[in-house]
Amino acid sequence: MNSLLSDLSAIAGRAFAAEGFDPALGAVQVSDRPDLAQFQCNGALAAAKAAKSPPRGIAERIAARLGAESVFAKVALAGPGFINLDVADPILESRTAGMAGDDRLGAPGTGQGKTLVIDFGGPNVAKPMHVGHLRTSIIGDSLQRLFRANGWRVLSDIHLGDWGLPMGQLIAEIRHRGIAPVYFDANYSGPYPEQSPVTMDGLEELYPAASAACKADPARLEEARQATAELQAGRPGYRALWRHFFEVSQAGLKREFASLGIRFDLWKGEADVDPLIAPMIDDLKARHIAEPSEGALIIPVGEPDDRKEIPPLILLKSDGAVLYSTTDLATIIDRVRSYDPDLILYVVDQRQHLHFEQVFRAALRAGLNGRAVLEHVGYGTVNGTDGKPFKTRAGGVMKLYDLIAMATDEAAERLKEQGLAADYAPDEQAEIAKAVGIAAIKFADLVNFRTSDYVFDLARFTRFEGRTGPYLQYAAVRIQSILRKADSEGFARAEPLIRSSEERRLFLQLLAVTDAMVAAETRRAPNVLCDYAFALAQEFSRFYTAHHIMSETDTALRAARLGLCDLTLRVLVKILDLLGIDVPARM
RNA sequence: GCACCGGUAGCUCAGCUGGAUAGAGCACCAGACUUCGAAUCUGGGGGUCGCGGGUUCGAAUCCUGCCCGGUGCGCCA
Repeated sequence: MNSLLSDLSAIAGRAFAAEGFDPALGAVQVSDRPDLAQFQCNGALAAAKAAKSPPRGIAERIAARLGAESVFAKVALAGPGFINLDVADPILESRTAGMAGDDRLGAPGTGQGKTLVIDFGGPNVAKPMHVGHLRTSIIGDSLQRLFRANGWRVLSDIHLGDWGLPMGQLIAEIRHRGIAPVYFDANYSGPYPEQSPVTMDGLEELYPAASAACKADPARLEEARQATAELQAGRPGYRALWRHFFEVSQAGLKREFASLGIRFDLWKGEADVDPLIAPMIDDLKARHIAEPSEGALIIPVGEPDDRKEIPPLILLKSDGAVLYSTTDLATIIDRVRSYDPDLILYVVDQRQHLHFEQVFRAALRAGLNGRAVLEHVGYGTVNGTDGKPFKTRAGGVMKLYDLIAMATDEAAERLKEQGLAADYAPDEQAEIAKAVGIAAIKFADLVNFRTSDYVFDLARFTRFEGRTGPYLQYAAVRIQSILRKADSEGFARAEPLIRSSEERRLFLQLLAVTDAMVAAETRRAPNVLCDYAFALAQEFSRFYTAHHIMSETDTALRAARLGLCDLTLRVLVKILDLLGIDVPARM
């Protein structure tokens, strides 16, 4: 459905057009001065600049036209030419009723007929998920939920890192340890064992050792590079070993993501596009887009008006191995062929900005992207309370699994402090603690704008007061509790009505959900949804404090207020869902 | 060196397609529960929006110079 704001803007736009101005000047926004009005239009000021005539006069003419519109309860001029607007209650009521009767609950249709591929710049095979994967998972998941809600066809791809040097490092490490000699026997051509020679735990130990060995010893690094190139070239033993890495890792990752409530449509990886790489390279060479340079094959991506020199994208290293730039390019071809997307979003650390700049330029230059807009959705770093990148107490990498366990413990502690869930069964308590812990982490990650770094402070995130995930869960649980109580009393619900200023404010907030979803999509910014959810919960609290519902003797009014509780709950739960946050039935 | 991101209240952060008195949460102060879960609500104090120039009727927002912090810059991902 159209947002209230966009409909008001259209009305004001017609007024501007009728006075000979650009209808875009009719943009209506929520008032900066809620004490004066609900909405404002500043177009007269801009119009005055263009027309070189006093803004006040223009504003008067626009206001006269708007005054004739029945949607407005009030049209007033203020200051140099602001037009202040209040919407008539019956309009707010009918729009709210329309929203309540719609399954989409006010979601805009911005994505109708459009396809989005969202790339989570995947975790690497063989490496455990750590705190560095937190943001891509949480932000990416929120974005996929949002775009889907807004009507997009969405394909989310975890896009595992499974084809680069780490694979060669692992292979070299396994060879040195003599764990599975059959995979290295050049005279043996299979079949190879079904059973993986390594477990997930094994990989978690092997990879850091492999990485350290390569760092310490140039010969080992060379060996790993060689193994990477041979793997990519198709050496059967290495391919077989790689398949084991992949499957073992995937099982582990699926468990981890499931515990975070995150799902992907596609479990693809860099290796999936291997068959596309050779033809792509032939094509790029034939069209003189790729060229040899210093033994490697590159695509120059500099532009004359660059403010800095941008290095070329490397397609093939001098040893013939491909890089993730190469697979990223081939993946664009694959996605365009398979899904013909309108947009591909890469939710990846901001530090990889240059890499994506190179890939996008190369793709555009070669015309590989079909009609897709390519966009890097970058994000900042998670720091510890000391302001440095987040580590364990021992200084090591914090595993995601441990992080979630810490958050769950902290949440359990808070619940206990507050005397919540005290008399529930232990397994329900545990379930609530986990939901609260995850909500705390997710909300804290999403509440700041993506690109800024933030400080990971569990004690703060798990608080029940203030702008936190637990506060919002609690707000929703409380509304559920009221509705349950009303149901048990046999109280009916009806369409919400505006009978007080608190209700009017809550209605306005509910109707703003569409704009919040549009803004969050436009800016790829879940923090807009966080703000919205918090404002909604606050507005509800205000209403709830001012009006006692259960003791209301006017049954029609009581029913309308219960209807308002119900709608608020539905919207709040919906927005929390877009943030990936579950609301327990009770706490 | 060059580029990118950030610098807003004591703390953590929104706001940045220019608009009225710069907001929120936490912390602090003062109020509000014999009734729906006070984990709440109401009110208050607290800011040279890093610094200097510029554009504009109007700048936290746009341009420019500088300072501080983080990050990146050809064969890692």
